[in-house]
Amino acid sequence: MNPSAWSKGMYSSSIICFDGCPAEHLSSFQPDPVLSDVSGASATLHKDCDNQKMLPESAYYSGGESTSSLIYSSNPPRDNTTRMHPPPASSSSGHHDWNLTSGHQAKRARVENIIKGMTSSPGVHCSDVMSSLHEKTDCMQENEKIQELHQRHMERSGTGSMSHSQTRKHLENQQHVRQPGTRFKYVDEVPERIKLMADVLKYELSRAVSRSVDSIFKSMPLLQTSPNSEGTVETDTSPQSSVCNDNKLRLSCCGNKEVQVPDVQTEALSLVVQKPGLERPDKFILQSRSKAHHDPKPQFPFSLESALHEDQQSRSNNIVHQHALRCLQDRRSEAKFKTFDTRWNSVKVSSKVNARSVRSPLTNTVSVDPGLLESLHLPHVKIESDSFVRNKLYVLNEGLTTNHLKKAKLMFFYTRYPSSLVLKMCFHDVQFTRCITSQLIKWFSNFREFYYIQMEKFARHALMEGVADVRDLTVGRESELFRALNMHYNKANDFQVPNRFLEVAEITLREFYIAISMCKDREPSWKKAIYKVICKLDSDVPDEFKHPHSG
DNA sequence: ATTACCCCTG
DNA sequence: CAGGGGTAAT
Repeated sequence: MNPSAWSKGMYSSSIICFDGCPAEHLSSFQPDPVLSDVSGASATLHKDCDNQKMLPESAYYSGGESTSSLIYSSNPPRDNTTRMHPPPASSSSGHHDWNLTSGHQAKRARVENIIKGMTSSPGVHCSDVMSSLHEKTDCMQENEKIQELHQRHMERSGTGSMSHSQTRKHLENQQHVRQPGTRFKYVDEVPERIKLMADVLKYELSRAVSRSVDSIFKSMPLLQTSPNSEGTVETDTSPQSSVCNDNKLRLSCCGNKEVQVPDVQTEALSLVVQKPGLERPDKFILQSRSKAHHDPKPQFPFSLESALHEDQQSRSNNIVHQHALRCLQDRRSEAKFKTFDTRWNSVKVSSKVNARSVRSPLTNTVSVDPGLLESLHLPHVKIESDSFVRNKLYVLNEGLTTNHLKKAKLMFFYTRYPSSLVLKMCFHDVQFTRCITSQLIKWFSNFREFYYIQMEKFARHALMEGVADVRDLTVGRESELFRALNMHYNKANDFQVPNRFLEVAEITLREFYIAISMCKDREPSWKKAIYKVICKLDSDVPDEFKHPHSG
């Protein structure tokens, strides 16, 4: 194989290493500012969720196996609202006062429900709202009892020391005290039914959407996250559905597709020109969201729909919608970190691939096996193999392949101390970074090392064999020294070693012979003098090494 | 301080 | 062949 033929072989690899649209693919490593913002928003929303009074809406729809304390704490109100009667003794102990009359319970439940619907003070946890609610109603009952006792006492004592007017005023005050409670009761009687219906509707809608989300999650088993990773799990299996909410959910997903897609992919895909995986981001993201799903309410309107509708139902829809969006966003932020990780991993993996190929001198093909590399990326994405290899090599800054190593070794027959200019000319198909340059320099350093070791070894061997005259030392193509060198730099023996190299080798051997015979080897860095001589014997590298096309 | 090289080790 | 420490030149 002459240099020309070999150069043609290199040309193919040069295409692979150089043609890879660097900036474009490097840009894929940049964190997406949009995603960053969204994830940040999702974090905010997430936090806000816990503070939303509507939180129980989603919590209620959780499966019975849910172990969230939050769900349990908020269950009684929902039970009262929907059933309007005490639960079976088996399902509810006497924690709440079920011994009260059912009418009282119903009123209380209504009050709770209304307050739950009205209260929107952020920062108040759901359980806090409920507990305060209980306190409130209990307090009202207590006031009534106190008033009764007080009245009885007054009757028994004959109004005591109070004057008649005082007594009347006192009774009026008592009436004022009692009024809030009575007004409270009566106010919720008339609009109560509407609100109740709204609640029921809200319940049904939310449950339907919740179920839709669950079904999507279940349809993507491979993407399921650890079920134990979240405290609150949405596992409602009710058969109801809502087209309206479903549509909104779908719209939300689609609206986020373009942004989310690249981040849910693994490392290999992140290096590809095309942004892959368009067909599955929504599922993926939604599924993962079951994890962060504790709450449904956002700080700001997400969609046009939510901004336009102010009624309870639309608010409820909006909650679900936003919940879904938050699912998407949280997942997106998760995926971003994951991709960041996998991208890093991809570099390491590919580095190994490349390193291995570089270390196998017997390999005559392109060092980075496209098949091997392709096996690293997801099967769903169809990409062009060559471009993938190109991009991979470029992005990794590891453009030096086995062929480059082979070429460098052949170059050693001409130059033992190549300048950086020569290296750049001969490896013009490589993106010259500091790392690449260092690697090439190191290669030639290693070549020289082996070269000088062989020279020293054969020089000493000649001395031991009693070679008296340095002129008797020759390096021919049949010599042991040449065979050793040729085996190292031209193992395939498909390259015609120039005669000049034989001459330089002979000179080097003699230099070592002389130095050793003069016991120079006892001095420190005695080889440097030899290096100084040999470095001047470099020849020009043939054009075939510099311009593969012309060959 | 940086760079390049040598030398040794794995 | 790569990595790391040491050294000398710039």
